[in-house]
Amino acid sequence: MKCTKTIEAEVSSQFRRSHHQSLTRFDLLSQLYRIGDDWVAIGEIASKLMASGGNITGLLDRMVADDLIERRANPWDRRSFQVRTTKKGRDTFKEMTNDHTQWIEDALNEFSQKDKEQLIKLLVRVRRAFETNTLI
Amino acid sequence: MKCTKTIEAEVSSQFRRSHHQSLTRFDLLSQLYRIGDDWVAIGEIASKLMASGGNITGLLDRMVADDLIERRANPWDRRSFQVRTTKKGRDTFKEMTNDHTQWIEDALNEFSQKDKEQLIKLLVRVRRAFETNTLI
DNA sequence: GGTATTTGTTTTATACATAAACTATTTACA
DNA sequence: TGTAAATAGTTTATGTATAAAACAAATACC
Repeated sequence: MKCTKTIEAEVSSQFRRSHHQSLTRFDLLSQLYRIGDDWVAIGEIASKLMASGGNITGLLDRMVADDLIERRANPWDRRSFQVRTTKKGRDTFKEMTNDHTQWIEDALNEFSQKDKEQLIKLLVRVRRAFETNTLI
Repeated sequence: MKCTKTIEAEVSSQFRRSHHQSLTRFDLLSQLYRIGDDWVAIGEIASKLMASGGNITGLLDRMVADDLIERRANPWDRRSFQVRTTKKGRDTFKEMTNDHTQWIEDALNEFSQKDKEQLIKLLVRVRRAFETNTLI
């Protein structure tokens, strides 16, 4: 927890200073970027972000206002809405990713490839342990 | 990040369900408990929690209202205030700790002692890497 | 074909996070 | 000693998180 808190504070304040964006927004842009040019349902985004529904509405509203994403009604289901990135959103995401990658590489440059792999392996196992634990 | 997010979601919802308390409150109670019966300055708490000042005021107010902590003016410095746990705060913390310890042990029971030590070692190194990185 | 349930999203109420501006003291020091 | 700087907390504005209730549209089912 302490470790993540430190990293998160650092990365998050870097994002705020350099791009006026939050970590959450970065995550969201990242999900949309991965998907490509298609429209994505809001519910799908919510579940991918592990975010509770109530949160998403406001987040998307603000990001639409900042012209990072666009939003439309789902043509086939009148309950549903969809979003996708705008050009500005994609550009912002690319810049953020470049910086982000660089920070992480710089911070972890003293770690050997073997250490990094070991760490990831352990963290994946920990995550699984807590995920399956939830299902009991 | 994914790993911590999963753990945090799990632990945090357990705390909410079982004790009507947040992770932040648990952290705060934990700091106060460690210190003992002494009054602690609010600024000291803030830095220990890695929380920004603006946040603390409200958090403490709510916890005072819930009778988990008490608050007084610092007798020697009229700018300053101090807090310490109430009996209810200490009891709540103890209950939370018992549950918490149990959850973590249950979740990690498949990890060998060696794995756990390895993981902690790596995480401490990662944290240091990001901490010193900040100072540059 | 009309009612009941489910689904997708928003609203509401509340908690927690940050940065920045502000107030009130204390301390440093010329 | 008087003024500037530093320190301790609070307030304000805004963003992000939750749970729970509300709502509309779609689907299931008799």
